[in-house]
Amino acid sequence: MPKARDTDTAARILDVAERLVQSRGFNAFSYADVAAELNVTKATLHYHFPGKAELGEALIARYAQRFSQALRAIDAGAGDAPARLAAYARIYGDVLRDRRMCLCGMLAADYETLPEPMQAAVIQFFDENLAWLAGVVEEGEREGTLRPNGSPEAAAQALLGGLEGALLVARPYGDLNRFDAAAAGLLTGLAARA
Amino acid sequence: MPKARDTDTAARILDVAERLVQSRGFNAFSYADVAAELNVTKATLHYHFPGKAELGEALIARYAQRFSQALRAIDAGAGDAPARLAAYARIYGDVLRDRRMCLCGMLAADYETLPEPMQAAVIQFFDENLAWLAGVVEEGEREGTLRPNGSPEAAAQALLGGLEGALLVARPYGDLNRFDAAAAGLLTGLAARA
DNA sequence: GTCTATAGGCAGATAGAC
DNA sequence: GTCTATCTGCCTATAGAC
Repeated sequence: MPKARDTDTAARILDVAERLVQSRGFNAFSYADVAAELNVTKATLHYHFPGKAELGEALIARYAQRFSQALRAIDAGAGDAPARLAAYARIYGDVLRDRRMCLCGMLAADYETLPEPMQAAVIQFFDENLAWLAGVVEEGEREGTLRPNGSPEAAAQALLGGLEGALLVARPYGDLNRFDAAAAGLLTGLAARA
Repeated sequence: MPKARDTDTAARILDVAERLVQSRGFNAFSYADVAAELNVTKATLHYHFPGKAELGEALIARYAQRFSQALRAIDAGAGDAPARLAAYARIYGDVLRDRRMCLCGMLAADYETLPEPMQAAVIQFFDENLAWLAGVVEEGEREGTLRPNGSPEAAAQALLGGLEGALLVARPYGDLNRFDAAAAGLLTGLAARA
C-alpha cells in the first residue's frame, strides 16, 4: 500500500488533464504538459493511463459521475422546477468562473477527432443530462410553474444546448455577466408568465 | 495573369481548410491534410499563406464577410422580426447539414490556443452578430411580435449562444431534428404569446 | 506558382533499470 | 511507481531549383 499523498497520482493526473482539456481542448494538451505541471515524467502518466484515449475515457467517467451527484443533490433539495433549473444553470456558471468550458461541451467540439469509446461516453453524458432536464420540465408543467412551447424533450435540448453555447460564447469575452444574461433568458423563456 | 482555374488556389485552400476547421477544430488539421486533398505540396500552401496563423485569419475574414452578406440579405427581405430570427437560425441549421460547426463557434472552443489576431477576429464576429440580433429583437419589441424578458442585448446573447450550443450538442448525434427542436424552443421562448 | 528536400521540434508511446 | 533513454512519426516552416 503506497503513501496516501502518492497513491493519488492518478487523481492528480486527472485533475491537471481535466483543466487542460476544459480550457484548451483534447487535441491541444499533451502528456508532456501534464507531466511538467506535476513534476513527473511522461512515463509515469503512461503507467497510470496507457494512452491518451484511456486518459480521456477516465476523464469523462469521473466528470459524469460528479455531474450525476450534483443532479441528485438538486433533486434532494427543496425547490420547485424553475429553482432546479436555476441550480442546474449555476453548475455551468461555476465552470466558466475559471475560464473553462464544460468538459463534454469541449469534447463535443473535438468530437470528430475522438476515439470511439470517448465519443460514446460524451453522448451518454448528454443523454443523462437531457433525461434529467426533460424530467424537471415535465414536473414544472404539472406544477404549472413552467410552460414549454414544445415537448419536454425539445425544451431539454434547448436548455442543454443553450447553456453549453452560453459558455462557449461568453468564455472568449471572459465575462460572467454575458453567461448569466443568456442563462436568465433561457429560463424565463420557459417560465409560465403572469 | 494565371489561368482562372489555378488563380483560385488560394480560394480552394480556404475551402478545404474551412471544412476541416469546422469539423475537426483548428488544432486538429494540418497543412499536410489540406495539401493532400488538393494534390499540391505543403510548400504551395506556405506560398499563399505564410503560416497557420495567417491562414486562420483569412478563414475568419472570409467567413465573417459571407455571414455579413447573409444578414444583409435577411434585412432586405420582407419578413417581420420573428421571421428574420427564423431565417437567422436557418443559417446555423445549414452548416449542421454537413456535420460542421459554425466556424467561429469551433474557434471559440479553441480560443485559448489561438494567436491573438485570430482571437480578436472571433470576438469581432460575435460582436457583429450580437449587434444585429439585438437590433432585430428591439424591432420585434416595437412591432409587438417579440417580448424579450430582459434587454435586447441579453436576448441576443441567449440567441447566439443558444444556436451555437444547439449546433455543438446536436452534431455528435448527427441529428438535425435535435437542432430544429432547440432552435424552435429558443425562438418561441422569445415570441409574444396569445 | 509549384516543386523537392530538409530542418528542427514536439507528439504519443515503449523498454528496461531502479 | 517512477525514472532515463530512445523510437518513430508528424508537425510547422524554410531554402532553393524549375
